[in-house]
Amino acid sequence: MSHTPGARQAQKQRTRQALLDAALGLLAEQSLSSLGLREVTRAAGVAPTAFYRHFRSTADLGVALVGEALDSLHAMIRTTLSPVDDSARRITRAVGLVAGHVDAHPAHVRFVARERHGGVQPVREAIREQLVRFAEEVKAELAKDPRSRGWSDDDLLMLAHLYVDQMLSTASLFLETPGDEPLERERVARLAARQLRLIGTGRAHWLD
Amino acid sequence: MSHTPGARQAQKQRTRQALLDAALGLLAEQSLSSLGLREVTRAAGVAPTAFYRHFRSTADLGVALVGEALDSLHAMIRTTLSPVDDSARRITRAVGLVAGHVDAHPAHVRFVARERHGGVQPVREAIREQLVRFAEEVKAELAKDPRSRGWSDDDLLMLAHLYVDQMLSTASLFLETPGDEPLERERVARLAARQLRLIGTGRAHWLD
DNA sequence: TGTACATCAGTGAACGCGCGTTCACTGATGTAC
DNA sequence: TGTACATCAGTGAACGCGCGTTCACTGATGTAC
Repeated sequence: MSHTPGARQAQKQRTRQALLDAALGLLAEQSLSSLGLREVTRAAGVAPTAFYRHFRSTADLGVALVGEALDSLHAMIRTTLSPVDDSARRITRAVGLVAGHVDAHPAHVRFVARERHGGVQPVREAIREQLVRFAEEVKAELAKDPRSRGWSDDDLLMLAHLYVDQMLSTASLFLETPGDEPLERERVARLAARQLRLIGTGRAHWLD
Repeated sequence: MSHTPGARQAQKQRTRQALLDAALGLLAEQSLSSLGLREVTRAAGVAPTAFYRHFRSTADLGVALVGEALDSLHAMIRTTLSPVDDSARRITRAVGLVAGHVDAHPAHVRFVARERHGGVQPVREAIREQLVRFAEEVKAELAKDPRSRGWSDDDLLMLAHLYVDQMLSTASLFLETPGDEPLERERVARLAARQLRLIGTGRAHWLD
């Protein structure tokens, strides 16, 4: 092992990832604004000074985490809302996909929910930008639907934001519900489904 | 000044309030989980050790802040949603009241938005409990409305949660919009009004 | 009303500790010839 | 392919600093008689 060109860069990448993973783990029980550099390096198994080879500060690391976390949310939102549909079966499926995503990437969901309004400005900004991008994407998807005929651009974007916020809020609700409480989970799922149905109903009669 | 019975208790109360106010101010730029005890006492103008006469820890102080902040939110939600109505004029008025509340108590709104998903468990729990209480109150208000005939209790509670979340989300959006940007403010207000209108439309056709 | 004692909110010194950051370094990886 | 030199990710010691918490204290407020 070694002398393969790129070995150095690959190792650097692995350390960087170890720092990101360690930080994400620690953020399960605190906010980014209280996350310590030494805490992160300790959990990642490197010297404190190694941190500076990858990030300027923990806030900088936080911005990098936004990229990771929202990539995974992006995938979720795309699969649940494409095509955006309000039939009971589609809604149930979408809520199930959100629940599955929360089980697969709980730390990402928690990070976004927590830092979206958290104490670190550049991270808040980065999350906001990404969520705006998601909403624009959802809007484009909505625009393809024949039921959107007659809708203004502004109204479509408004609806898209509503869907994105709703997905995030549902994900965060699943997060608070322990996986070993299937009855509670089911209650959350039914609540989320009804909220989507109400939004869908409003959508169907928007131009009345 | 003094020897009035209760003077000691009144002074203690004043110091306690100074600690709460100092903390709330400091939380404009960080999360509760990184708030330091010495930082708070310094800002309040008392010795670090005085802190312990009032709170066990900053988390404990945070729980006390939840009480303050949600009292003020409570007032806002009550005035905007009573009676819950979806007419264009009512909606405009409700959104205006939210904007006014954000201007009057920005720190409270920020605290709730930030710590609702923040890193301090007892504070999250306290906020959740209060928001559930609000939703129940809104539900009771909705139940009085003739348009709610035929609605199940679960559906009314679902709608109440949707309204509460929507108010909070609107308040937090106003918070991010500087007061010296009236055009941006107006944009946010119109977005919020349309979201309320969409929910109201869904409500009107829920039983179709 | 006056006196003697109790209470207790706020103080200030002291502590051990972990923090973020600097610096010169090491040794494996990469490059030029 | 082999050699000599450059790069640079990660190290380990050292620093000054602010942290949370303890403790015995002070002096104004409160209470009993």
